[in-house]
This record gives sequence, structure tokens and C-alpha cells, in this order.
Amino acid sequence: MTGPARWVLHVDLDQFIAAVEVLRRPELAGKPVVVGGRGNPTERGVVATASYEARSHGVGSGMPLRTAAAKFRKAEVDAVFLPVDAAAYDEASATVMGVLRGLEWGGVPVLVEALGWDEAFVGAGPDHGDLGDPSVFATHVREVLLEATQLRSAVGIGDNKLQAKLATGFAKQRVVGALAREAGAGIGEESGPGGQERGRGTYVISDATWYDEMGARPTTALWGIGKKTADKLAVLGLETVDDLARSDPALLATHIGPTTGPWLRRLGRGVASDEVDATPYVARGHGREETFQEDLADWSEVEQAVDRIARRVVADIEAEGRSAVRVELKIRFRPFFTFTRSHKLKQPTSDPDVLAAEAVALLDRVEKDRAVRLLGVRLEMTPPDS
DNA sequence: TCTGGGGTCCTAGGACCC
DNA sequence: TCTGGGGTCCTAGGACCC
Repeated sequence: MTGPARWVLHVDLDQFIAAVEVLRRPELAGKPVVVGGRGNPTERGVVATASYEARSHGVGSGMPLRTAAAKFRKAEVDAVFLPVDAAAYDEASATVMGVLRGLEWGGVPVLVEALGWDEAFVGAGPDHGDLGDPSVFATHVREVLLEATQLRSAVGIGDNKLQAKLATGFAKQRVVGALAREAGAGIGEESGPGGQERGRGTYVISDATWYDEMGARPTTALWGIGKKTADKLAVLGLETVDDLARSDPALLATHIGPTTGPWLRRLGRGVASDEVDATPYVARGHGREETFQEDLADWSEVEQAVDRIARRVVADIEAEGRSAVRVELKIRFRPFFTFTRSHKLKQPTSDPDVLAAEAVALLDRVEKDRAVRLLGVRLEMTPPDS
């Protein structure tokens, strides 16, 4: 199911969650829309997605809903808060991935590797002949997606998955920049063929342009390097992608680790896999967690909650016909101390009573001296057909 | 204005066996 | 009597991503 590709495309749906909500409620178009938690801005919860209009007021994902509400209040703006509706996004995502899998490139079906709800790598397989100009194909992909789903997208093109993924970020910046300029000039909705101008929304990063595009950027610009790793690299004097690319492999291996060190250096040099893996995704585990609106101080309530959450996760894995081999409990105490406890089972089971009891029993392995802010249960599953 | 929820992968230490 | 290492499993936590 995998194969070498001379080009890899990364397709990323534009404002996916907000766009899905607007599609089923067209009256929301053009309004500041925030999706997060239960859709109640007075509750605990954070922003999952903010529409461009909401972002223009400084609201972004990860922000507490209460903070977002305060910003709109201050700006005297009426915003729409919606609950996260995972089932709706699952369905829209399945449609999108189905459209992508139906595409042909050079007359041969493409390989599609989904990455969450709204992203996918698209590549050519070993049987592909002449692929032509990848930018032309990218535009085709965006047009077909828009036609079939009414969803806009950006496409990054690269010699490998890392380059393609990063290129999509640049493509999106160009779209957002253009929309902002149009809004400033009083120009309305995008018009033209398919509502998406050719070229805009596509970007290419290749081996040939890697250092021009990425060299001067901070290491956090790389996919896989967050703040913590960037701080570690900075201690070694490595601030930019160029620095990382030119770093001493032995230094990285010593200070970062024998596996992670060399991997980071490859990231800096723009080296990554170009294999698009079209194997259907099989989850390794499922979990559910819940932040309580009021911290739980009564331990019998804590036990009840763990039992309830565990049974929900069991229902999730049973829906896939899977059994569990490991039970993990996550507990976050006031104000924000998080612990995990886990237990490998003697034998796999999908019995709700057994698994709920295992989860509750893990509570005995934490101190019960503080109020509980969050509880979570995660089940690691037996691989299917094994 | 306190800091979501769903995932994956890696690391490191201790237990245990040879 | 004292003390090796290698290998693997289990557990807890960290980091990152969407």
C-alpha cells in the first residue's frame, strides 16, 4: 500500500470545523464563530476553532472560552459559540477523504494518508507514469474538493512529507493575507473559477528551495519541534533551521538522545519520508477525559465518575469490536497537578464491569488529599487480527 | 480569564531473568 | 563472596500534534 512518490502533496482543509458548522447553518457566514467545549462561554473549556472573523479579535485555538467571551464583550462584538460536534466532523472528514481517494494522478489512483480530520498526504504510487506539473494537480485537487464538499483547502507540495506539510502552512498564509487585503479594499467573497484563484492556496517547498524557505526560520517552524525541544537546542546554540542542519551529530546524540538527536538534525536538513502510507488507520487506544465544572472534593463522586467514564470508553472500543490490554487512569488535582496510573491486564477483555473496576482500582494508587479537576480513562487495545 | 480533549511516540528507571 | 552486563517488560511522564 505504500510507494515512492516523486512529489508528495499535503492537503489541509481551510477552517475545517468552522466551515462544517457554517455549511449546516449558512446564516453564520461572515460572523465571528467559536467552536469549543459545550458551546457555553461561561463554562470551563477552550476554543477548538475560531473563524477568521473571530481571530481578528485576537481569539484563537487553545484559549479559554471565558477569555474569548471577555474579548468579544470588550470589543462589543456579538460572537456565536458552538459546542464541539465530533460526529459531524467525523462524517464530513470521511466524505473529504473519500473524494481524495477517488482522485487519479497521471491516470492512476492516488495514495491517501489521512492525518486527523482535515489533513491528508496525497502521493503517487509505484505504478504512476508521468505526473506532470504537481501545481496543476494541486489546483485540480482543490477544485474537486470544493465542488464535491463546498470546502476550501490549501495544498503544499514537496519532495517529502515534511516539506509538503510545511508548504501548506505557507499556502494558507497567502490565502489569509489575500482575504485580509480584499476585506480591507472592500472586496467581497472570492470569485472566479471554482471560487479559488489558480495558484493561490498552493505552495511548493523542494530539496532545491529548502534552505531558502526554511534556513533562517526558528527551529520551532519545523513539524515536530515545539517550545521545549527548541529551548534544549537553544542551549546548544542552535536557534535556526540552518543552525540545526549544520550541527554536530555527536553533540545532538549526546545532549538530545541517540534516536531523537539524529532525527532532529534530519528535520533541519529537510530530510524525511516520501512514502504515503494508504493503510487504513487503526487506533492503538481510545480514551475519554472530563474536566469538571466544579472540582470534585467528595471521593465517592470521584469513583462514580471514573466508573462512568470507563464504561463510555468500553462502549467506544466495543463499537470497533476491540478488546483492551491496558487500562490507564488520568487524574488532575486542583490547581493543575496531573498524574497517570496504568495497569496491564493479565488477559485482554472488553467486559465493562471488569474494565470499570480496573479503572476505579487505579484510584488507590494516588493520594486522595486534594479536589479533583479532571478524570480520564484510556484503554490500550489489542491489535486487530492478532 | 486559569490552563480541553483525542491521539501518538519516545525516554528512562526499576524489576526480573539469564 | 562479590559483582558483571544484556535483554525485555512494565510503568510514569514528557513532548508534540490536530
